Amino acid sequence: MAYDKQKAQQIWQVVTTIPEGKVASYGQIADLAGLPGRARLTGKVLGYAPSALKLPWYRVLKSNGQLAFPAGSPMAEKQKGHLQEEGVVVLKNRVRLKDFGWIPELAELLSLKF
DNA sequence: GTATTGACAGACG
DNA sequence: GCGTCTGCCAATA
Repeated sequence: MAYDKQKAQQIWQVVTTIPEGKVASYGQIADLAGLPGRARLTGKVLGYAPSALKLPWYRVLKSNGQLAFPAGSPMAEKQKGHLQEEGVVVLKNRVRLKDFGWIPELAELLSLKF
């Protein structure tokens, strides 16, 4: 394909690293995946991600903590459901990053083999 | 090879 | 907190 499959898998790896009850932004994922400034690529790659990977894409939000999908959309509702199921409070298609924002720890970074 | 689009981010008001 | 504009970069047409 036209995109680097290695990077894509790296992104998926990072997303998988997000702990339960926490959320991360696309930019954050892209940065940890070694793709600084390529937040949009993260979104595309997540779109390619097969459901077989059990990828917690619903833990990935915009930089301001808002869901990437419009409120009322099937995907948004599903995402909201999953988050609430894990203890993350979602109001008005938005999450309190102050409380649920994921702060990458050293252990997390090490698991990415940097 | 050029133009348009996008599961975004940051700055402004 | 919210809408708008600009910047970035890759995928698609």
